[in-house]
Amino acid sequence: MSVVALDPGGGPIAAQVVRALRHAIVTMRLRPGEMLSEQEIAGRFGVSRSPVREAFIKLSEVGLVRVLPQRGTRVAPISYAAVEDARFVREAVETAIVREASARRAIPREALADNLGRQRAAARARDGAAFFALDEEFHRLLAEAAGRASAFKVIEDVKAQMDRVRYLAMPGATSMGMLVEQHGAIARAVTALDPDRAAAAMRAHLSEILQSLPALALAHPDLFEAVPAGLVPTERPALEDATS
Amino acid sequence: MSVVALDPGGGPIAAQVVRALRHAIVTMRLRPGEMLSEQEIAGRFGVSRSPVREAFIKLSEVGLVRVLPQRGTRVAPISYAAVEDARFVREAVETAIVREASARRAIPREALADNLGRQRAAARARDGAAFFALDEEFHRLLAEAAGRASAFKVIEDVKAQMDRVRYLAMPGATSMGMLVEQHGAIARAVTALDPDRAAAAMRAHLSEILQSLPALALAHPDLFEAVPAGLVPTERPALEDATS
DNA sequence: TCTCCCATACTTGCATACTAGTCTACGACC
DNA sequence: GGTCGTAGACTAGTATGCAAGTATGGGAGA
Repeated sequence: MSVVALDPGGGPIAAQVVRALRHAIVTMRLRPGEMLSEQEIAGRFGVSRSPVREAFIKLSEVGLVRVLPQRGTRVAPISYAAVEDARFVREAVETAIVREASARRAIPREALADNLGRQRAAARARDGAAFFALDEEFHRLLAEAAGRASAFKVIEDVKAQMDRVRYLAMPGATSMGMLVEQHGAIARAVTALDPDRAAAAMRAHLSEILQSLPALALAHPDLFEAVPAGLVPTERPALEDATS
Repeated sequence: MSVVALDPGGGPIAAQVVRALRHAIVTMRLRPGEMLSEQEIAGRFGVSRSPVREAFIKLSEVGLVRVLPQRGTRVAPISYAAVEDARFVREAVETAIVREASARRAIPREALADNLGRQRAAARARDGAAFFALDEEFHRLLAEAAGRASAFKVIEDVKAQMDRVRYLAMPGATSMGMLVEQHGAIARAVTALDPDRAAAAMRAHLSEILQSLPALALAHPDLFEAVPAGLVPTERPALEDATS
C-alpha cells in the first residue's frame, strides 16, 4: 500500500489528513512513541508536505503528537495527567451544558431517544466504531440543546486525549453497556429538566474514565508516559460542587 | 514602514506572527472586516507566506479571523454570540479552577498579593496594556494554584473573543478599578479556602463583560457582527448553579 | 577492543513556485 | 446607454526547493 485512500468527509486535504491521522492515532494503529515524518506521511497519502505539516500542527495542539524541531514528530504517549486534565475541562463545561439544556426546556427528546436506541444496538453488536461515533453525537446533541454548539468545539479538541483511553478500555469490563446506561441517565435527567441530577449524572459519566485508567496504564505501560513517582498519581477526587 | 519589526518573545516565526497579529487585532489596530492577505502580511513582516499562513490558521481557530478560500482572509467582526459563548466556557472552567484551588490549600498568596498590587498601580496609572497583562497573569496564577495549568490553555484560546471587548470597554465606566476589586474578591475567597464564595466571585467577575457589551455594540456598530433580530440578543442570565 | 570524530542521511522551518478559483473592471455588443 | 462576456489581477491551497540542525554509523586512531 503505497498510497492510502483519503477522503473521509472531503474538503481541504489538510483537514482530511487531520481526520485520518487522528483516527489512526486514537485507534492505536499509530502507536505512542512512533516516529512520523512529514515526508513519509505525505508519500503515504499521495499529497505534498504542506497539508501534512498543517495537520501535524493541529494534532500537536490537541496533544496527539509532539513536534520536535529538526528531529522529527512522534505520536505522543498517553499521559495520565493530560487525560485527567481533559476530564477536568470536560466535566466543567459539560456539566454546565446539561444544566443550561435543562433550564432551556427545549430538549430534542426524539433525537436523544433515537441516538440512545442506536447506541444500544451498537453495544449489542459490539460495534465499537459505531458506538464511538454515537457517543460523540450524543454529547454534541446536548451541547446543541443548550445552544452551546460552539462550546462543543472546545470539548472536541480536549476529547482527543480521552478517546485513546476509551478505545483501550472498550473490550474491558467498563464497556459499552455501562456507558449506554450512563448516557441514558443523563438523558432522563435532562428530559426531566432537572439540572442538578443532569450535572451529577454527567459528572459520574465523565469520571468513569478514571476507573479504568490505572489498570490500563499497568496493562499497557509501553503506551503511557512514564509516571515518575507512584503508579497511581496523586489521588484527586472528582470535584464535587455543592449541588451533588 | 515596509518591514515591521517582529520579535515579541522570539521563537518560531509563525508564533511571532500569531502574537503580533493577535495583539493588533485585539487592540483594533486591525479592525473587524479588514481584509488581510497572506502575501501582504508576509511582505509587511519581511517573511514568507508559510508562517503567515500558519498564523492565519491558528487565528481562525480562535475566531479572530475568517479564512475565505480563494477570496481572502478578513478580521472577524466581534460577535455577540461568540463573546457570550467564550464567557460561558470561561465561567464553567474557571469556577471549577477556583473551587479546586480552594480545596487544594496550596495558595500562592504572595504571588497573588504581588500581582494585585501591580494591578492597582497599573489602574492608577491608567496603563491599560500593563493591566491587560496582569489580568492574564492573575487568572493563570489561579489555574496553576489548582494544578490545572493545561486547562488554562483552553482559556487562553477562548479569551481572545473577550479581549477585544475588554479593550473597547477599558476607558469606560466599568474600568480597571472595578476589575481590580473583583480580582481582589476572588483572591480573598480563594485565600480563605472558601470554594463557594470563590466560584461566585469568579462568576460575577466574568459576567461583568455582559454589562458593557450592549452599550459597546451600540456605540461601535461597525465593529460588531450584524445582530439579526433585537439589538440585545436573547437575554440569558448567568448560569447559576445551586452554590450561589 | 574501545573511543572519538566526522560524513551522511535524515528531520522540520521557511521560502518559493505552481494551480485553481473568485472578483472586478473594461470592452464589445445589443 | 445598458448589459453581458471575458481578460486580468487578485486570493488561498498545494507542491516543491532550500537551509539549518540533529542523530547515527562507520572508520580511524589509541
